[in-house]
Amino acid sequence: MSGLRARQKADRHRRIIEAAAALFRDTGYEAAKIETIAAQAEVSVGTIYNYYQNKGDILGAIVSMEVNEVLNAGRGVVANPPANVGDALDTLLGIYIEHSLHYLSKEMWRQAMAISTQLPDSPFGQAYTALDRALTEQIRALIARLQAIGLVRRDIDGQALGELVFNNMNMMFIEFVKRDGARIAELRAAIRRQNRILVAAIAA
Amino acid sequence: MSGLRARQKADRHRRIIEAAAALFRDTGYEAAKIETIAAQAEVSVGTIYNYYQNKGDILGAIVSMEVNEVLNAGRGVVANPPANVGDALDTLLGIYIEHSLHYLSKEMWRQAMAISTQLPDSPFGQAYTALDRALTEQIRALIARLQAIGLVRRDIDGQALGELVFNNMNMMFIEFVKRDGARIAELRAAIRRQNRILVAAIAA
DNA sequence: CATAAAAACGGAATTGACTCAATTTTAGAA
DNA sequence: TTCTAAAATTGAGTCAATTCCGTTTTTATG
Repeated sequence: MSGLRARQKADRHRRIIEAAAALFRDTGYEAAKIETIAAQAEVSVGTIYNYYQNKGDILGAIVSMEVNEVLNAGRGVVANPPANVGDALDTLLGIYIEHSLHYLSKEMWRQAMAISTQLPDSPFGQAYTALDRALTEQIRALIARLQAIGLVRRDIDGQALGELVFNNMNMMFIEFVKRDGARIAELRAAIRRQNRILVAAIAA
Repeated sequence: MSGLRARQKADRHRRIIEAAAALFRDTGYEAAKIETIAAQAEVSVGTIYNYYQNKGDILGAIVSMEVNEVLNAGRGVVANPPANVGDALDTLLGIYIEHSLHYLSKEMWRQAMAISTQLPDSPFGQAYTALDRALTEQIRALIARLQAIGLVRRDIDGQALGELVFNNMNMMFIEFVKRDGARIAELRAAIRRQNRILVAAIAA
């Protein structure tokens, strides 16, 4: 099948992503020209389009790595949640939010979110939707865990609750990245306040 | 001040919006070329950019009309809500959702949402955020009304609850417009299911 | 080792949103 | 009515993403 070709392919993928990530970070997504990414990655413009369908997909590859890290970090909380419903939710959502600006700027998030709704059927659009679902599922898993421990009432609809919590956080995060001045601490406080209503309703 | 000039201005605005709305509906937002809109509206490309900062703002003007209609329709429900918390929420959100595809296709919604996160400081970006806030406020007003009537506990944080309900609905709506196959009835059912948790928590 | 098919590359050409300097139109003062 | 400054229009030009297709590289085969 393939030795050299596969190796070159992987290498070019890596070079393109690295060049793009650096440029996006330094100059912003909009200002980063494909031509510049190509030059930096030492491939041609045409080759980039051989690897990614469009500029958004390049950003998508970077965002996906980020969100997968977040999902990974969340596993620890689900396995070992704080012994209090409010804190458990706050800790998990806190991990999502705090990690979120580690590698990606607000502008990159805005672009990524925009592309995922603009082109929901592009490779990145589908990947982004899958990531959202994975995050929802992780919140649902936390709730199930809390139900098992006996901190959350058993008769609560865990699926619906997970969706509610994720959707609210996600929408708040969207508004957060839209304002360059918005601070993480305020975002978390606002979400805690909203979740307080839920916590009161579901605590055993 | 101005008779002729103001009249011509208003007329051109109208012609541009009408031409754009027709084109967006027929060929989709992406496929609609500014050149074509200009030709149809009998103005030049430059003039369009005199009236709107960018292509997205043209769509924005159309979306704003739609959302304002929805807000208007919602007033009736707030003034005279069904005598049951779950039904009251379902009725108001139902109006939002059912109206939403009256003038705008799913593709137009996707584009509008994408632009509003991509360019949050453009005229449309700001207008869209304001519309979201107005919808949140209307939901909050409904909750306050239900509290006044005695259907919702007085000690509930109405502001936070309104945000929670709006954010969840909005996120569900975003996912809804991302799937061309998604049906309104299913969307409403899913939201009702999610709100059931809240309703149980807040009913007096 | 030669060779033909397949895969990937390169970069010039295309496309469409947006800009800008020149021109035309309008308001209203003389 | 005539004239002038301000306001608005125009469309050719710019810019960057994306496409297209001829050329080069890799693989598989005899």
